[in-house]
Amino acid sequence: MKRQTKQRDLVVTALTKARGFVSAQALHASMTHSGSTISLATVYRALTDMVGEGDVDSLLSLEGENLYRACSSNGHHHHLMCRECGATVEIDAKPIEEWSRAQAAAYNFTDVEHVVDIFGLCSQCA
Amino acid sequence: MKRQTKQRDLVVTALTKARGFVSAQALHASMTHSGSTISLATVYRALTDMVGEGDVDSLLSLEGENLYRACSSNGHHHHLMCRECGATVEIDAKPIEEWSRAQAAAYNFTDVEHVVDIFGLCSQCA
DNA sequence: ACCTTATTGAGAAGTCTTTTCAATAACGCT
DNA sequence: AGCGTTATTGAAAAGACTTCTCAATAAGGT
Repeated sequence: MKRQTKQRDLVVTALTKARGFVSAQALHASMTHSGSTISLATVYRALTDMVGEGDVDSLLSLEGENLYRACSSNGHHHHLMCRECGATVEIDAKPIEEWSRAQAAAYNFTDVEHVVDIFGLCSQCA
Repeated sequence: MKRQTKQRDLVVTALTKARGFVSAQALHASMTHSGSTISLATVYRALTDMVGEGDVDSLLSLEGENLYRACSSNGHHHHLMCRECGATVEIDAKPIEEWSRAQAAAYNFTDVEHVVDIFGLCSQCA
């Protein structure tokens, strides 16, 4: 069965404290900086599990790195993220969902999922 | 100045022969299989250059791997791709462009770029 | 043909992520 | 509380993708 450990709690705490999306490495670094001795592998494992359980949201940066964030809204949604500071706005996009479905149907694609994210500079970083 | 080499030509040929998006590694493997002795590094270099010149289109797979394809349509567009065989349909999506711009503007984000791709199973692979 | 220099090949190196495995600690039960 | 089971951890190794280094090669202009 699944167990609640100190390490996982720390990851949750650290992730909650982060403003926006952060990489596993960055999260580990900040935790280490705060005195924790958690291992990088454990951070990865915790994040992966949490994503699977829907408690954490993840996306691929433009460089192909996985970024994580504590979910604020449940369910499917998209992101508008500052590529400088990681600040993120969650946006839900009904038109996109419908458009995606329609496109897939038009070409007889099934079992579809989509990636829709916007990256830019927020007003503070611009 | 830029030089036209046999290796780059081979990459173009191989990429054109591929049905849809392929990874640099897969492309190199197929070229090797066909008797070429081109190095992996050169394949990466050629692909990177071609993307920069707009002759080749690239996208990040859901696993964070870069995939490449010879461009058929110029300019900005999106993809509907079969995650099994790589077959790809290029779709242009004016509504998405406008939506993206509008969202960015609404939150005072500038210098925006977006990632919009749909992955699924094509009719043949379903 | 020759010279200059962009390009190549091979391997090393870099990053991100996952896996291995022995040691540890969480949870259920008594 | 104490105990046994077994999920979880830490540390290092391994794996995957991509870039870099550098000497050798070859493209293109003269």
